[in-house]
Amino acid sequence: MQPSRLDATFAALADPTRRAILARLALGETTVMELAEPFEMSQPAISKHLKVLERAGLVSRGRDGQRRPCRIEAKALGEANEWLENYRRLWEANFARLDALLAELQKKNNP
Amino acid sequence: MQPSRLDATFAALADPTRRAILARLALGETTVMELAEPFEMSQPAISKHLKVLERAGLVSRGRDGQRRPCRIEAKALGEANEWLENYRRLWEANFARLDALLAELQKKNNP
DNA sequence: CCAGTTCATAACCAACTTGTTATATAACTA
DNA sequence: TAGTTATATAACAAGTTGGTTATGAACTGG
Repeated sequence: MQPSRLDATFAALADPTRRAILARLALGETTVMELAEPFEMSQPAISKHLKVLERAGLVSRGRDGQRRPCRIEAKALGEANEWLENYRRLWEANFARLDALLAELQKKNNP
Repeated sequence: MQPSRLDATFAALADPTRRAILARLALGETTVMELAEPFEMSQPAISKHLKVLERAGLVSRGRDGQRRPCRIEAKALGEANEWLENYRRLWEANFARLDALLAELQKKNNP
């Protein structure tokens, strides 16, 4: 994954409206109007958020007559998730090493 | 986790310099100067990035004389990770349902 | 005490974000 | 064909971001 794609993905996830949109889309494909309904926000604002999500690869859109149905694209999310997972593992390894070090010190000080 | 905290965490992760800082910190605690060294960027710029990471709860800082050593704070990362994991699970469930639906349709069409 | 080191802060700037309203485009409906 | 619905685009304002340079504050070592 290019750094720029991770940039876009995390930036897209940083907005609560966009996370709410993803939450709605997790329940299934839907239209822009239906997505916009629960938000106290104009339709163009939602269209913009969708564009951000699309550029980040988090959603894709089809064509159904005059509708542009949106659906979640799992791949980008998976990649962000992977990045976080890697670091979580690294830190856990660090903590494990720290634990080992502390145990070692304790043994030396209280033989 | 309050939404604002997730906002700050994902926003902090959206910058490649900050992700690189986290990568360095994953190897162990270090000072601001040492962190700034590999970047073609002024020291104040790094201090600003650190402030963003700190506000997001991703790093914390100690005091060692005139140094302000930085270390990773695993909790916020874990929370972001959890958020992503939840959605991954939701989507996988969706895909499973979709798979079941497709199998069902296939059975009907080719009895 | 002085000089150097580490780090933070302030003031500034250009670029980007997030919302708005108004308008355009495209497809359906009668 | 005319009107309505779904969505996109443009132009704009206000706020935020990410960098800069200059400076200040806190500590250290001779």
